[in-house]
Parts: sequence; C-alpha cells; structure tokens
Amino acid sequence: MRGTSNLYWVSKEHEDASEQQQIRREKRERILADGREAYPVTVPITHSIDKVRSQYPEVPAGETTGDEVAVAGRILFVRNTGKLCFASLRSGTGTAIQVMLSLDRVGEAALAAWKQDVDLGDHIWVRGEVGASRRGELSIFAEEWGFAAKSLRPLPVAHKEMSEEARVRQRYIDLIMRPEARKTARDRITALASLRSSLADRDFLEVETPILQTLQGGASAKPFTTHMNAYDIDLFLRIAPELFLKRCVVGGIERVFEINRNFRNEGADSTHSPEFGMLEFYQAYADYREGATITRELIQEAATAVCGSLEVEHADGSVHDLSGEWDSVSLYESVSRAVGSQISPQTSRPELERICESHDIDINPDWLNGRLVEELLEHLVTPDFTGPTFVFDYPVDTSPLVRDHRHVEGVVEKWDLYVDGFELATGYSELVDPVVQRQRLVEQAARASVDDEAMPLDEDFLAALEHGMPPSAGVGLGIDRLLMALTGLGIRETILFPLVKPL
RNA sequence: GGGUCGCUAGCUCAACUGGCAGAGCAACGGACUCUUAAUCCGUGGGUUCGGGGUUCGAGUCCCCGGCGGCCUACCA
Repeated sequence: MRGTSNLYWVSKEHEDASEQQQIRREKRERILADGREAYPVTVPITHSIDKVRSQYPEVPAGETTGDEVAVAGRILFVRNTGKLCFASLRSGTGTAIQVMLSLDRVGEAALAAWKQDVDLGDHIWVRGEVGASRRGELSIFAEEWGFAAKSLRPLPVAHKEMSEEARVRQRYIDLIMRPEARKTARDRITALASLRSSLADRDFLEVETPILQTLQGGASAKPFTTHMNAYDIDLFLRIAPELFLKRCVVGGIERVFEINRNFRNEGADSTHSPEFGMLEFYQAYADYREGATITRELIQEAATAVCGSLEVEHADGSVHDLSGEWDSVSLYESVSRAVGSQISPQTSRPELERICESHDIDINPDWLNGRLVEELLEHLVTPDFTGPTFVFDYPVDTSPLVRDHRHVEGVVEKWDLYVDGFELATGYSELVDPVVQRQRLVEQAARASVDDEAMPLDEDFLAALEHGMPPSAGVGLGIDRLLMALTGLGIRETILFPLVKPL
C-alpha cells in the first residue's frame, strides 16, 4: 500500500516536472542515446582542482604550460560564445578553476555537444593543458570533456539569497551555493575534533553509552518514547548520558567523556532543537571549580581551532573576546544585589513570591523556591552579562543530582556558564553519597504525578553508586550552542540537517 | 500554546480601492574565440500553498486547513 502510493507519487512527480527539469531529462536521454555516458562509474582524472591550483600558482596571462591534466568538478558558471566556451568548475573543497573549450582544441562535435547538453550544476570532467586566459585566470584548455554526473534540476540564482527555509530544507543546495554553509559544516567538525584532542591531552577516555534506554534519567526533560517489538517494552531516547557515564567512573574510567546526541520532546526555537549535540565529561578527584577551568580551556582551544583567535567574530561582524579568565558570580549574591535585599536559600516562600511579583515575573504555583530564585536570575542578572560568565552555587531543590555545597546550607556545588545570553555549559561537584542520592531521587519520583519531567527511580544506577564513586566533577556542554557562541549563527544553521516539519 | 505577518514561474520578488498575472536571473532558438551577474535579437514557462465561500469577475475579500518568519509563553 505504502509502496504503491509512493511509486505513484514518483511517477506523478516526473510528469509534473517543470519545463527546465523536462529539458534536462531530455538532454540526459540524448546523451545516452548517443552512446555517451551521463553517469560514468569512473572518470579519467589526474589531479584534484586544489592540486592544479597549488601546482600552478602563477601562470602569466595568455600563456600555456605544456602540462596536461584532467580534473572533475561541478559547473558553477557557464559562458558559451560562438567558438570559445568558458566554465568554472568547483571541487568539494570549494576551490574552483576555469575551463576553456575552444573550437581549435576540442573540435566541432565536442564543442557542439557541450553547448547543447551542459547545464549549470552538472558534474563534468575535462582533460587539457594548463594555462592562463588573456585576463590571467588559471584555466584548463580542454582537449576532451565528458559528464561525471548530469544534473536534472536547476540551481537557484547565485546572486540572490535563498530563503532560510529553503536553505534548511535543502541543505545540499545551501552547501552548493553558499561558502558560509560549507564553512559552518567544517567549523562544527573542527570544534568537535578540538574538543576530542583537548580532552585526550588531559587523559580523558571517550566512550559510547546507550541512546535507547529503559528508564529516563540524568536530566529533567520530556523524553521521546518508542517501542521495542522483540521484548515488547517501551523505550526512551536518552535525554542525557549522565547516569551511564557515572557508571563508567564507578567502574574505574576516572576521566571519561561522551560526545552524544540527546533527544528532548520539548519546544523548538532559535536556541532549542529536539535533538542536540552535547559533550559530557566526568573527572574523578576533581570538583566543580576544576570542571569550570577545564570547560573554559576546552572552549578557548575550540575557539582558537575554529576562529584562529580568542577574539571571535560573529556572522554579524561583532567581535567577542573569549580570552583570559572569565567573570564568575555567585547566584544568591548576584540576585540579592539585583533585587536590593538579601536573598538566601532560607528566604521564605511569600517573600520570594512578593519579589517576583514586584518585578513582573509570572510564576507557576508548582515551582519550587529554587526555581523562583533561578527565574530572578534569568530576568534580572544574566541579561547584563557582557562576556562569558560562570554563575556558581545553585538552589538544592532544583538540582537533585548535585552534592550539597561544602560550606553553604541549601545550595549545591553547581555552575552554569552563560555566553551571549544563553547557557552554554553546566558543571557540578557530583553527588556520590548513594544514600543521599536515593533520597533525592525518591523525592523526585514522588513529584512525578505533578511534573512529567521528574525522574523515576533507576535502581541499577543507585546500585552502581553503592559500589562507591570517587568524588568527581561533571560537566555538560552544548555542542550546537558552542558553535552558536563561536559563529553567532542560529541553532538551525549550526546543525546540518535540523528537524523541519514535513510539507 | 497565544499574537502577528507571509506563501505568486526553477530562484529572488512585483501586481493600487477586486478588473487580461509581471520583472530580473535561470531556460529554449539564434549571433559572437577571452567570458567571469557578458552583450545583442527572438521564444516559451503559472493548480498565485490546499479546500470552500462571496462576486458578473478573486493573487487580492471571508471561512477552514498546511507550512514558514517574527514577537510572546514554555523549556537544564
């Protein structure tokens, strides 16, 4: 049934193809009917376009080298005149080279075929002598050419911006048309490679933990659910790898990290994607302040790798300084300063509600006291941050997996790192006392009826902790957000194929 | 979720208070042996997001639906 309707759709699409698509299909038919290849299995190239460019940096205008090469690439520009045709071929790296086809060199038939069958967007190969045009542009003077792959659809206009939706829905076109799109794709890999090598330099071991999980845990978030037929059980897509990475630390992998994809069944906007990349790392015998230091170093090293500098330039031209030590504030102290009176974990509920109200902050009666303080932070403190800023020491009631502060009652050893107004990373001194941990998780489970993000009890995780986990720092860092901080782009730009609603 | 604006040729956009649906680039035919957003002559191309309604007549007005942008809310 599905297959049938799908076939119907395909053939209907073919019938309805636009005039330009029809013409390209006809060209393909003609090429094949002539016994030429439109989609050869291999192509007789001798050089990459990059190699030709680097090998012949300076060819004087109007001269040829006597050297013959054969290259392949996608046609981005075509200019056909009577007996001399120009085209610009680009390789996957973005390097382009000009091809010139003259009647003298390729002959009448090959030139006519070129003018008849070649379109913008086709992949072709060309064999010929390296030289420079009269204008001095490095060119290949074709002796022979052929298709590498005929394109059946027209590309968008090169000189107008594609709409953001078109760019996201057809990223392959975005990658063809926009150098920045290609750069962003590479920047992401550069950042990931930098994180991996920075962590390897510090003796961290990369592991992979389950994406399909039988219990949700490790964060407060709404999970996606799915069903496993073989065991007839419901499964969750992970919202965080935390509980498995801690099992690793229990097992003796004392410096461990995972670069993972998390899935959260929540809103999607310019800073939230339903699936998002994350780095989580844990270091035994370290505390949250050491975690903050490593986090800063990881980000600074990634900035250097991606941007070549700690002065990071965003897409809008603004420059953001990520160098040196970063600002750090205490949550309760900074909120107290902002509201003009002393706020502490012991501040009463009515007092907190009154302060929120006086600052026009809407509150939900189900929220815990700590949540109210965090609301005050988000509304009154973080908007004023000017550079990367760590906020230290959060309320205990909203962070069940974090250990109590060693000195201050009612707060936990947790920090959030704010960059450009959003949370880029968070770190803890991990709670490793299994009895306290169980108690916190039981309290969370009890809230499950009013709060669908609360975590159920993970007995296996608690059993692991009961075997003894060394004191540890834990950090989570958003990969997409790291790219946003380094480039100034929206989250959908930093992800190659973000989820979009089907049309 | 709420508000708001938008969806027109392959792409980017235009079309007054309802009155023959257009341009640039792209495409097609022709000229041109140094073009690079070439130039010149000629031509074709539309389910105006989908469905319904009002009207002599709807891209335009009304209703329902889809997708998207922005604002707002929610969100470790």
